[in-house]
Amino acid sequence: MGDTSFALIDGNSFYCACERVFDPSLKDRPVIVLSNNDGCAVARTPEAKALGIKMGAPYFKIRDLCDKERVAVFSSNYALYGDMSARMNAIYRDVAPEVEIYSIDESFLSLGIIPPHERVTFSRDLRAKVLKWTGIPTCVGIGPTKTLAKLANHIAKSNSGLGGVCDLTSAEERKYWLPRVAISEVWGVGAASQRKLAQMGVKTASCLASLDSSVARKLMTVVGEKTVLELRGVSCLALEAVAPQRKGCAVTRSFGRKVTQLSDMLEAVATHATRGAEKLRRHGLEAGHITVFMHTSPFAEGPPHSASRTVHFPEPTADTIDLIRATGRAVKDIFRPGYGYAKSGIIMEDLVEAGSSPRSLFDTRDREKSEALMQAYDAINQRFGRGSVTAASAAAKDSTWQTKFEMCSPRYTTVLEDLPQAIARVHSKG
DNA sequence: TCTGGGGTCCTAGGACCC
DNA sequence: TCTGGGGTCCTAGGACCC
Repeated sequence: MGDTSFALIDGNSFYCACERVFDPSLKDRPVIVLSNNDGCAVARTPEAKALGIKMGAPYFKIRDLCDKERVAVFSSNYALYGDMSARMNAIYRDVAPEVEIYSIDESFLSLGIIPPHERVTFSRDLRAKVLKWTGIPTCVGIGPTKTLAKLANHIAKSNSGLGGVCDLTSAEERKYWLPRVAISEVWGVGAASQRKLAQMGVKTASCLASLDSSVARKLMTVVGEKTVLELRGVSCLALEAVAPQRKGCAVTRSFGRKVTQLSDMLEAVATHATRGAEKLRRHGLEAGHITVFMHTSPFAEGPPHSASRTVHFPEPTADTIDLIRATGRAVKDIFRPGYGYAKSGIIMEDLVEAGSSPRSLFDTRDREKSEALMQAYDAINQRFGRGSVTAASAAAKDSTWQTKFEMCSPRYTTVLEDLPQAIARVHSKG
C-alpha cells in the first residue's frame, strides 16, 4: 500500500482552450468566454488577463476594450466544453486507479500506488498525453492532501518555470512554497474568512497551516479546521470516486430583457420546469418539492422585489406536466405587476430515485400513463432535437425574455451539422 | 417572589466552490 | 441598454415533543 497522495489536474483557461482547439486562428490572440446571457467574462487567456480583463468583469464594461484590442469573445458553449471534459476524464481513468471529477475542468487522481519519486514524471507524461489527444493544455499539482494538491496546482500555474507540474509531497518543498502563497489562494478560504484571518495577521498559507486548529474552528467552522490540518499534510478529505447522490437540481436564468408581464413569466418558468423535469429523468430522479423564485436586478435603480414559493408534491415526480402545473400556480401567487424582473428559476429538492418511494393510497394520477408519455416525449426530443415536442405553455421560440447567447461557436463535437471540415488535397505525381 | 430541560427536526442564511 | 448558473456544507434558532 502506498501513502495517500493526490494529483489535481485542470485545464488552463479551459473554456478558452476549447475554443482554440477548433479555431487555430485564435492562437496567440486574447480570448474570453462569457457567462450565460453574455453577462460577464468567466474565462480568459493569459493575453486577455494581460489586457486587464478581470474574472467576472461585466461584458458591457469591457466591450470597447475588447473591440479595440481585437479580443475574440465567445458566449458559453456548454455542449462543447462538456464533451471536451469527458474526453479528458477518459484519459485520466486510463492511467489512474481512481478519479474524482471535481468540476467541468478539474479532476483529482489518487497517486498512492505510484512511488513518490515517479509522480512528477507521471504528471508530465499525463499533461503531454492530454495535450496531444484533446488539444487542451493543463497543469498538475501533487500533494499528500487534496488541499495541498490544489495549492500545488495553483503554484504550477503561476510559475512557468515549473513546466506545469508542482509536487508538494516533501516537507522541504512545502517549507519553501507555503510562505509564498497568499491565503486567498487556499481552497476553502473565501472573502469572509480572509478578512477575519487578516485581522489576526494570518496572510500566507504557511501562517494558516500553523494556526491553532481550535482557533480556526471558531473562526471558520469545522471546514476551516480541516483546511488547517490538510495544509499540514493531515488528510481529512477523501477522494470521492463515486459521485454521491445529488441533493438538489436547479434551472435558473437571467432574462435577455426585463420581464414585466405575467404571461411572459409563466412562459419562462414553464420552460424552466420543462428543462428541470428532463434533467430529473436523465438522472433517474424524482423531486419531492419544487421552489419557484423571481427577482429584480440587484443593480437596477427601481424598487426591488424578490419572491419565492415552495410547492410540495403528494408524491415524488419527474413529470413535466406536474412541474408546470405546480410552478404555474406558484408564479401566479407571487408575481407582482409593476416590477421589471431580471431573473427567475426553479429549484427541485428532496430528490429520490425514480420509483423508489411508496405509492400514495390516494394518488389519483395514472403513473403508468405519465411514465409512458414522458418516455415518448424524451425519445422524440432525443431523436429530433430539444424542443421538438413541448408543453403548449412552454412553447417559446423568439420570446423577449430568452437568455442571450449572441457569440456562440459551433457545437463542433456534438452536432453533426457543426462538425469541423478538413480538406485534404491529394497531389498525384505524374 | 419563584414557572424545566433536553432532545429532534426543519429551515433560512451564510460561506464557499468552479 | 447591458452584471451567470449550479452546486455543497455548516450553523443558529424556532417549533415541537415529552
